[in-house]
Amino acid sequence: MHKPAIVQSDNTILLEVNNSGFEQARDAISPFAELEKSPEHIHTYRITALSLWNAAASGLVLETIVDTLRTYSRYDIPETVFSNIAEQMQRYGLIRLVREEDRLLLECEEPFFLEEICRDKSVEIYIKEKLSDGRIEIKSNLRGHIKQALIKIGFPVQDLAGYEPGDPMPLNMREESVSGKPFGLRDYQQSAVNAFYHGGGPEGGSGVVVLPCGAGKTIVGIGTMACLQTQTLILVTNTVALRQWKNELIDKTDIDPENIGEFSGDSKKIKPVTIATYNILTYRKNKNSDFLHFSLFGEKNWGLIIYDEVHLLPAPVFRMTSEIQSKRRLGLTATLIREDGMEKDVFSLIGPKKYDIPWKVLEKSSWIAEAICTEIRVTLPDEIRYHYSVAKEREKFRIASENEVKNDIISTLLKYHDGASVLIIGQYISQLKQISARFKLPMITGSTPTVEREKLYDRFKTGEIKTLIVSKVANFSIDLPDANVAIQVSGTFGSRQEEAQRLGRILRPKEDQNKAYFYTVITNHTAEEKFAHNRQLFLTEQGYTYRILNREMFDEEYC
DNA sequence: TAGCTGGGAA
DNA sequence: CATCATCCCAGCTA
Repeated sequence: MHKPAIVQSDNTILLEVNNSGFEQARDAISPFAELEKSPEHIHTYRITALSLWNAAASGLVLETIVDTLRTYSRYDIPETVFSNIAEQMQRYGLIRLVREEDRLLLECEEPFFLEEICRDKSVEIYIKEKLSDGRIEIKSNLRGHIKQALIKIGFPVQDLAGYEPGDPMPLNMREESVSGKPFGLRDYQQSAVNAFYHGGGPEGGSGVVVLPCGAGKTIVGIGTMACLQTQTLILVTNTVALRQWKNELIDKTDIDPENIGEFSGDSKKIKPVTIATYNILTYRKNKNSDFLHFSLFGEKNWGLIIYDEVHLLPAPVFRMTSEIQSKRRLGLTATLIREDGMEKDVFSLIGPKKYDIPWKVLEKSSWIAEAICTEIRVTLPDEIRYHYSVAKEREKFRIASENEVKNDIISTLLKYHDGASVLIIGQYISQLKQISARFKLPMITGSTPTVEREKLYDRFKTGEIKTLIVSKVANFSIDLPDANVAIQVSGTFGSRQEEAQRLGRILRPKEDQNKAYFYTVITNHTAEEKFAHNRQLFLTEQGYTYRILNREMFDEEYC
């Protein structure tokens, strides 16, 4: 029996899918490597510096990685691969940022590295003085900047400079929620809180907790607050999330609602626990003026700042965050992937990954539903095929996405899943309108007023409406009711996190079978194909497999 | 003072 | 690689 993996000197791992050891190998490899490509037979993982640093920060050790590779590798592993892994693993924690009275110092057992750093132009400007004992004193207000600069040249600093305690704010979790249900942290939520609180030194630290959609990230945040008992600033992406945090806090802790402040367009109350939108922080009158509400960070002596959906954190908030490195910071997200490539800034300014749990593990313990993913490939009709071939490159994707042959698939799937709660998700309003008209189904887009949305949500929840068409609102709105079938008819170019969010829409545990169905319909041999496959990478990495059906196979099985 | 609409931003 | 969603604020009406 051949082993499933081939480890190559360019730091890629080729993993054979049709091998009995595939799943085990995948689960062992994904904690320290990133999935790059996933066609049918061979998946390509890449071991990157950042993936190793995050692995090191969340507690994985070199020996485990080496063992894993040896266990699953078919051939001898090139020495350079091991030496690269060893080098990157030891780089996390190699240079430490510490505090001595008022001074911030960089220290390292190997003075050689500090020399190297001092010579770098991008780092030089943050250095105050080289001390006689070999350590480097940095300018004290530039703690974030220096970490950002150092990670860019390959030194992920371990920040042990500590945190200001923040003003106290007593807060305890209830044993029974206000709504009457018994309540307690689930095991993995408790582990996440512990990893954040204790990980990386006796004082605990800052960092990111990665949990699937619907696994209770808010609860982890609240658990951390109960642990730290300090005034907290919570940053969220939209007003619905803001309300949800507030409601959860009131429902699950003994906090006096008077102590919770909303800081948004509607209301500007600053209280010991304040929830604000990212948007208000980044607001300015015009391009050259100051951020009007930046001062929120200094309004109170916050002891903890929580960044909800850290993968969406806007660039200016990174800049602000680099100014407040003495505050404890907790980042929450379902995917560490950012489509803008700012992962390193998350690492250096919010903190390294402290905890994550694979989606499939939660599926096994039934915290989320089992999802069955299917990709259905349809062809472009001949008359459009011509139009497509002469279209400009940028129009091709849209033509392929809006292919009306997809309607046939929708029609079949609706019949097949008769009685189920179905979401049809797409990105182009025109396409969704067309589907809505054709099947006489209600639709929700960004321009649907809140009142009407809520009405539709309610009717969907009660089962009065079985099928709902949703635009990109599905990516954001957390109050969207749960469904057991999702049909994706189009999506944002290659966005991996969008695909993950959309699957998340159907993952809430089900009462009967605990099964959910995710379909993605794409047009074969077009620009859509390549993007569709890029979208699937994150979920494939998490252990989901997409069954691929062409039209004939689909018709045979579903008609 | 509340509630709506539209522009601008990231 | 462009569309759509979101939010905030200003300005208007009643």
